[in-house]
Amino acid sequence: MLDWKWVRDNREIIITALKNRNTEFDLDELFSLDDQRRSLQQEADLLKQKRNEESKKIGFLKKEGKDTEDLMKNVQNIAEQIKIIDDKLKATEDEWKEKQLWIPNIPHETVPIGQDESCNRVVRSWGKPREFDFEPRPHWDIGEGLDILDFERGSKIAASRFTVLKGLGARLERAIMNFMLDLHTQQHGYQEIFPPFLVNSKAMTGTGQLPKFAEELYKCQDDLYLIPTAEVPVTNYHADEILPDEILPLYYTSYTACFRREAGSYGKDVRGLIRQHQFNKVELVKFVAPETSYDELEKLLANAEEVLKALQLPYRVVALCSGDLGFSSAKTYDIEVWIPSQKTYREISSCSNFEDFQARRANIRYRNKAGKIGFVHTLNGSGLAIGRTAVAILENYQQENGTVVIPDVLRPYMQGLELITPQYRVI
RNA sequence: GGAGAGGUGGCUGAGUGGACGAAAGCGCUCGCCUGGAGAGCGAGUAGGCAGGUGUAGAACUUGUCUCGUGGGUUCAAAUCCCACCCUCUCCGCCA
Repeated sequence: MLDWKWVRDNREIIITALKNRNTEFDLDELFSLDDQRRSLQQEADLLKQKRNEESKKIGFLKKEGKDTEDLMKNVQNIAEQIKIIDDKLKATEDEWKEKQLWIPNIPHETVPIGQDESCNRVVRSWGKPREFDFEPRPHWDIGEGLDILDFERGSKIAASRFTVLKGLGARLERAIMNFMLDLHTQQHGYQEIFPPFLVNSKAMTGTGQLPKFAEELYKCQDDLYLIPTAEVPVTNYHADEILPDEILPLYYTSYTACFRREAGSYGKDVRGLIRQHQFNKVELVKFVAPETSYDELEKLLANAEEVLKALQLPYRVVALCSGDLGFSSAKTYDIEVWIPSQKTYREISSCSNFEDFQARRANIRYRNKAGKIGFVHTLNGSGLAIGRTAVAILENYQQENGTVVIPDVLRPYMQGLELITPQYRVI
């Protein structure tokens, strides 16, 4: 959500921003709702003032034992008028607020302008893709060969885009998770959070998944939704709070499973682990003072990159252009890891500064040293997507005979094991 | 799921229809005192929305709303009624 008073004074900036984002939006309707709302409130406030004054008079007169019949009738009259205006005001206000939830964030001035991902800008690359002296196989072949990934049974017990990890596959997933959490908590100063995997609609609205992206979410009963990312519970952790200045910046890291319907991506990445309805992710979330948020974004990005460096996986960092930017984000860097079988870089992390967009929706504020209250800036980024990290490891560390070398930093998490080989086969 | 108790400001906690955005204490801020950010003394200390003044988004000011949330009763609701949410205790169920 944007600062409405600012929106009122900066129409042109919003219109340009919406265009750069390829978003259609009827702002005029919002402005007229706002006008209505303000004049109704003024009307209502005036009547309420009158009612309150007269009502007090009745109190005094009654104590003196005087007749208040006429006055009471009069106030009753005013109260009826108030009710009518208040109802109108509430309806107008509700509509005005609801409509605002559909306006995306304004891209930061450093975001490249462009229609789609072709305009994204490569910021830097790290590591050299390995030269294979054989044709690198896709991870699903490797995984099935080692009997550590079972796609067929995943579909059988759930649906397509669900996978069973087995034996060393499950162990690898757990190793990656623990390695990442240890790195972020012990080296990068993040506090670990293990949140609920179901959240209510208020939380989903707070971070911007609702109302616009309802069809992307799995909805359960009782107003609960499966989280698509830890960003939702962890950012909303401080919803409706005023944080004291001295505890900022707050750094949280959180492992969660993530659940996404992936509606509208029917043809994409149908094979393998790249696009699943359920996947694991270690997330980084920050709450910071506004003036520091772009520095904090760079640091957060560096923290995520550190994981890939430690794993010795080649990657590049891409600054998303305005047309490719997520709804709530003011600026996003994607980290893309090299996938040998596809001979391309694929997204493995997305690091964003939301500025005060989410903070406004979720009402997350802070009090500075002078005692003044303002909205914090929120940031988050994957640190990293675990499934996709496993994909990158399987493919980049594969050997011609189908085994996979375990990256050095993961070996302590796999009881010293150096190589993934077929262990045993039940069937 | 059943029974009971409860939800008040940064915190503790008083308040059962009218002068209550709300006692008292703690905490915090400022001032006095002091060698001293210790003790003592004094003052201040919620947020949202709308309007006005303006060194125009600093400050000041007026009104209004907010005592878990939403309705209702009443001239008037923290206070009475209804529904829901949450917390605690006991029972049931479960891991």
